[in-house]
Order: sequence, then C-alpha cells, then structure tokens
Amino acid sequence: MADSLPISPAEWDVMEVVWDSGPVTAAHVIARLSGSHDWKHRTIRTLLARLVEKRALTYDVDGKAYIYRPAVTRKQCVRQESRSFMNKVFGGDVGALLVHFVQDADLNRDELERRRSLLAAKDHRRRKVR
Amino acid sequence: MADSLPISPAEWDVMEVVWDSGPVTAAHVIARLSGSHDWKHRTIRTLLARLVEKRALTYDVDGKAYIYRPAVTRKQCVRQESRSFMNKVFGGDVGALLVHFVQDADLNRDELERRRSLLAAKDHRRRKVR
DNA sequence: ACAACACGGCTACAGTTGTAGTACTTGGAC
DNA sequence: GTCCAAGTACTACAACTGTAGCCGTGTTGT
Repeated sequence: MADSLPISPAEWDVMEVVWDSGPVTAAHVIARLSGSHDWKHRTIRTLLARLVEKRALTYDVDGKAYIYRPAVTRKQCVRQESRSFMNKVFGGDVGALLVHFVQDADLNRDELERRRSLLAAKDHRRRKVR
Repeated sequence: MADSLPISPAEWDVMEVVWDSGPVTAAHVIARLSGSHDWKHRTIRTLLARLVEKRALTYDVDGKAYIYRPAVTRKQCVRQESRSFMNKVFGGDVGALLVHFVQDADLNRDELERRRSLLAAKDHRRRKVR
C-alpha cells in the first residue's frame, strides 16, 4: 500500500516501540526508550515527526496530543531492509547469506563453549588449590 | 587491526571491485563499474578517495596514478555490516534472522514455481489453439 | 617541444541522519 | 477567566552520502 521510504536506525528503534505497543502517545514512546537510549525527548519527537513525513506512521489527534499508529507493518519493513541488506552485502544471494549467519551462529556457540570450559578449568584449579 | 568506519552502499560497490581484482587503478575500477552503474568517472574517484580516508583502502603510487589495495578484508566488512543489520532489524537474534531468510527463500521458490506453471499453462493453451 | 589527456586534490551542493533548541498554542487545574 | 505544563511546529547544524565540476600538473603521442 505504501511506498515507505527507508527507515534509519534511530527511527527503527522508535518504530519498534509503536509496533510493540499499538497506538501510543509521544510520551509513551519517550518513556519506553528512556531505558535503552540517552535521547532528549525532543530528539524522539523529531524522529516521530520524520516517520510521519515518511508515511511510516500516522496519528489521530486526541485533545492536544497525537496518538501515533504504524502506517506500515513491521513485516513489510523487515522485508525491505532485508532485501536491501542482502543485495548490498551478499549480492542478492540468499544462500551465501544463510551460510554466513549459520557459521556466525556456530562460531558464537563455539566461543561460548570455549569460555565455559575455561571457566570450568579455572574453577577446577581453584578447587584443587584450596 | 583497523577501526574501519561504515561503508556506504555506493562505496561497497567500489570495494567489491577492489576485493575481486586485487590491486587496481582507478581506471580499472571505473571500467568495471561502467557496466552496472551509470556513474561519471569523477564519482568513482570521489568514492575511492573517501574509502582511503575511511582507511578501507590504501594505495601505492605508480607514476602519476594510484594503485589501490583493500586495507580491510571483505570478511571483516561483511561481519560488521551483518552484525549491525542483525541488531537493527532482528534485535541481535540470529535465529529470527535465519527464520526470516529461509522463509523468504521458500517464498521465492514457490513464486518461481507458480510462474513456471503459469507459463506452462499458457504454452499449453497456445499449442492447443493452433 | 607542445598539445591533449588523464590523474588526483579541492570544492560544491542538496538530501538524510543524529541530535537537539526555540517559539507558539492549548487543554486543564484552580 | 487565567496561567502553566506539555504538546506540536519550525529551525539548526554538523557529519555522511550521492553525485559530480574545476583546476593545476604531469605523461604521452607526435
């Protein structure tokens, strides 16, 4: 339905809140993001306004405040971002992409495992020593 | 080894050529990209210069021209881009990412299949008619 | 030796992004 | 009815991007 211009990383974080919490006020978004980001409320209001401009959000007026709602689904956006990422980095080759991330996941698992063993060994040594 | 600032999409296309072709002149990069992009040679030279600034490329001077070489491996860059993409869009959840792309791949296969059948049906009808 | 031509350096300029500040307006408390 | 806190609109500004142009200089063909 929508063209939906690209959503920048900062804007994406705002969209997440709106997608998660249904129709929300700016105040709500600000409260939600205050934990994870160190943004002044003005920054978040600017991002909301830009997302409206980009037609990624709409709003209803309630008294003096706006109630924001997504104008595009998360799925649509994920799809679009994913495609452009895949094209840029993997030349559009889903296979190559999958290989990369599977290997990456395996590496992480191995790394976790390695650390666990290290810890275990340390623990073992400590036990022995005392 | 390197900090390696973010590489923009246009710059990425330039890096691809350098990664693929080993040490290259600007002229070579320009020739290679002339097929896929409609860039003036100045644009590509600008991109090369920016990549040097960003320490993604280095060069040796050969007479009046530069011979460019990657200063970062493709692997490093793919890793970095992939991480930031995964964090932005999938909240760092590799699992969710894999699910998305696998489904996407399946959809594409189905879509291909659907088109093939359509074509086949059409062909069938045509044959019948004549 | 001189004219082109090719090269890199510097400059430009508009659109996007991150990160706000200022100013004006208005619903609501009193 | 008045005043204020909170809300939106407008403005700001530097860094990054896409997309190049101009300029001085050195290389090369003739």
